[in-house]
Amino acid sequence: MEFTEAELHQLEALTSTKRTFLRGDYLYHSGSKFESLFAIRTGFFKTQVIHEDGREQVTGFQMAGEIIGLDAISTDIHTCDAVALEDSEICELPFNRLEELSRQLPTLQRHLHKIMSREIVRDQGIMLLLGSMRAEERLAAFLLNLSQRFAARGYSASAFKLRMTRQEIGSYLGLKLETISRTLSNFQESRLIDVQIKSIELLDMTRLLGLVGQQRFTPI
Amino acid sequence: MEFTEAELHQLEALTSTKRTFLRGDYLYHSGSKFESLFAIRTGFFKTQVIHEDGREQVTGFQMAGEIIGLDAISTDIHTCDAVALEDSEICELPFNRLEELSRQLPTLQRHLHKIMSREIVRDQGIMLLLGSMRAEERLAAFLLNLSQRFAARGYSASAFKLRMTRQEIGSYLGLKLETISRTLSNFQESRLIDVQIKSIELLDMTRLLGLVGQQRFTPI
DNA sequence: CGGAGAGTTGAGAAACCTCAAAGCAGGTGG
DNA sequence: CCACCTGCTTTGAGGTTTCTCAACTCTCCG
Repeated sequence: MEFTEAELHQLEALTSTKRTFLRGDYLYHSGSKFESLFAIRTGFFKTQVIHEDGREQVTGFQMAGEIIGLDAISTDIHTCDAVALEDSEICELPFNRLEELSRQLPTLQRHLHKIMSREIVRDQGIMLLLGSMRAEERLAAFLLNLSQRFAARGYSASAFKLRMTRQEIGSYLGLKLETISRTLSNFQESRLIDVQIKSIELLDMTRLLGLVGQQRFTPI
Repeated sequence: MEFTEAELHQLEALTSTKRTFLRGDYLYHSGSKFESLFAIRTGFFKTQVIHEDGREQVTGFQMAGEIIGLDAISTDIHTCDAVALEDSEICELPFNRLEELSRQLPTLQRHLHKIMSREIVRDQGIMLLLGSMRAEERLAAFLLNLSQRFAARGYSASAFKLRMTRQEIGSYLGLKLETISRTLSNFQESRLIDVQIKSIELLDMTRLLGLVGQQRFTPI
């Protein structure tokens, strides 16, 4: 992606508003008015939908470099909560100015479209997972996806800390927290992983991939 | 949405390419190069992903007025098949020209963004369904969703023809075709619906709505 | 040091799947 | 135009996976 100096200046102006969030803080609430997208600079978030009856569903875990808030464009109202799972720094992108700038910069426009499309593909990957995988396959896919994303950010692909609880993993994967706990224990028993509460080490990635293997492995 | 006459002319030029598809025809195949979005003028489509082992996963059903192909923007390669479930007429929207035009017409740009965002919201709704609902709730939600969409197009909200098989419904809802069949029979037994193979009549929409959501949390 | 939240584990129940067989509908060719 | 075929649908019985409920332990903070 190539920009002129003047364009870079505009982009910089767009991304100048930065804010920090502590663990547990809400980036936005479901129902609140949509003004901006948010780029995560550092940290870790979850997005969740709360059903009227109290059921909650985690719809995603987002880490540094990812864009959050795309769902709100459709109605100008946020359709989910975004909650920091660790202390985080975000960069606010006022959407009106983003649209304006992307009319001037075709490269930025194309980039924005690809980001939105990637979110659609990601969601369809999770639909696949929820619709056709069993507990072991879902959890293996989840761990491998986290591994990939940590590796892409320069962290270890085989050892990392979970930022979320068993309950949140379960909600995301359409399983109960007890099932997550049991399946992790089984993986440990089978020497696939080593797990100490929040610390995960992937011991045999080949066999983990094999668990997901018969299914199509789409990055989450 | 307001456009000048010149703008309307441009839009018309964009949407001038129309094609018809017969039942079973593919609009595009997974893996093929992405050139255009498609607006459905009349008819009914499904999108699906085929696993290596031959199993199919339906990712959506699309009807008149809806846009198909958004997932392909991210990689310029279609990530799913789109198949006509009845004879259909579509309108091809070359994406390059769409982007170009949307740089000139902020209203069109905003419209495109909203369409993409709506697809994200839709997918997250299905994630919620797949992740936290039981078979009866999923099927009730599915029938009510179809009902809404038919009603929005001027057709009856309470009586319509299913364009897809039990297998395709099951694939979409993360259930086996036998479970779909049994659950439909249960609904009929309970006088919630009347079903004759592909013909559905919703007899008690209030109770169907009640099924979606409260079931699991009602005291025994 | 104590409490609250988080995690583990077990046993029994519920939901859904698999396998199997039989019934139906709709299109095609004789 | 009808009979047949093929694919779709229904229904049953038994098996598997996951959930629910419960008890207990662990960890992290204040």
